[in-house]
Amino acid sequence: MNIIHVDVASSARSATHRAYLALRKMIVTGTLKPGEKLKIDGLRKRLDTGASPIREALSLLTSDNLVERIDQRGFRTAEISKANFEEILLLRCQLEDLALRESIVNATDEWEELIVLAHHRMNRAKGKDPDLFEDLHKAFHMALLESAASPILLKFCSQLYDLNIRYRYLAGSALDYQRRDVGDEHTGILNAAVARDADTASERLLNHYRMTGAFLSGLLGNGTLA
Amino acid sequence: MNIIHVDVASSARSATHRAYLALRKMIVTGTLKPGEKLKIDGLRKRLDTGASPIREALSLLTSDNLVERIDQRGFRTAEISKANFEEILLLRCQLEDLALRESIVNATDEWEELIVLAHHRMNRAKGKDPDLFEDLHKAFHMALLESAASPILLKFCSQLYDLNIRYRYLAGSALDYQRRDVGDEHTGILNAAVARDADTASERLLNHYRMTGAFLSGLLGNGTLA
DNA sequence: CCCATGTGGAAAATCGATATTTCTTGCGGA
DNA sequence: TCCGCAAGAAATATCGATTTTCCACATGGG
Repeated sequence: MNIIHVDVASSARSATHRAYLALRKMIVTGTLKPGEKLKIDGLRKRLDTGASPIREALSLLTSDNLVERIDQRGFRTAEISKANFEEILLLRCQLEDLALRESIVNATDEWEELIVLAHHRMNRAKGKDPDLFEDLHKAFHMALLESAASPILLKFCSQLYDLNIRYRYLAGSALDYQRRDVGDEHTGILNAAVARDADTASERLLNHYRMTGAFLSGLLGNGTLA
Repeated sequence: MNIIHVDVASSARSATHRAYLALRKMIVTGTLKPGEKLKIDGLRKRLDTGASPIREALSLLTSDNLVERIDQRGFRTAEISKANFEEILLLRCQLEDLALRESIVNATDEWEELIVLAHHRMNRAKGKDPDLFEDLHKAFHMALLESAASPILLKFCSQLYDLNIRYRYLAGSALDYQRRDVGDEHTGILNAAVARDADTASERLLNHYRMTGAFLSGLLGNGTLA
């Protein structure tokens, strides 16, 4: 193949990895709708790659609970439901509580600087580049848990984060007009974490989650979504 | 999600699924050693199938933390370490505690019958068919958590179970001579669960894990393993 | 009229081959 | 002797094509 690919540093790697990132974003942001059939050939053309990378990427997404595999009948995006959302919310609260407390136990100055930086970068992108903001928002939340030094737990939290944010995207504009000042909440969490106050930090973090959680759960209940 | 469950009966389905089960068993039981390079071609011949099913199975195992993927350099089985083992043990205790308590909250007569049955089947296989016993042992532990009605949490627990049992296999005969009466422990957990006594059940379950855990951790520390 | 059975078409799963990348080894120069 | 480079060998990642499986619909029997 003589075609010169424009390999942007971050999106390079292998075709499988690119497909994985692209598909995950499409599912999380709702470009691919819940329960939608994922035809290999269609995606192949859409992402301009072969069938093998697509299949492998879908396999990986299956383990992230974003895609369901039906034996001999291909793949489809995960369904959504109120029960599923509430499970995710509850698990997130429980696991992030564990992780955050452990993280604060192991806190170091380096970690402190890490979360301050992550927080600043997130705020800088606020209102400018929504796409970038979302990435940095996740980065901030993960950074809070970083020094828990538990790769598996962090992976679980990362997965749950993606599952949760998918619902937020699905709610879309419905969520906008209830935008309380999320910025304040973030700052509050950050300050408590920097102060090594695990109880306060955890309480604020969980409130932060439950706030939007309750609202979304309401939408799912009254049939606005799904 | 089909793949995760312990399907004692069905060995067929797709080539990918067969490869997944076979490879997982090989890694968990130590046939494939920690850190070992997993050459596609070698496995292809060994399992008598094509390269695509192998690759897909390895992708799935990557998400189970049993296989590591190195970009453009193939796959290898996950490394082992004392830190990794202790992380698994701790997470297991935390997550299964959550799941078991929730399971007991939701307890029904059907669930009660389910765990009694799982316990009986496990004991029946004891000392006869070690391979079958292991499957039923996992089935028993998962059945305890079953009525938590939290598929994601159960999946996490299932993964952690496999990661943990891998260390047990690696310890192998070294573990045999410290065999306290595990049967009694199982019965104790079962009874507390049937009695809907969450505190006792959880305490016994966690002790059950920590018992072998401490021993294994010792082995990893003094260099007998790895 | 309803259910069972057969048939055509579409999609998935898998295979075989190619292209790309990485690893190894041996040679030459310092 | 040691380091670096380069060519060959090996393994991976990917593609295109084949085989297998499933689904929808029609057709005929009950």
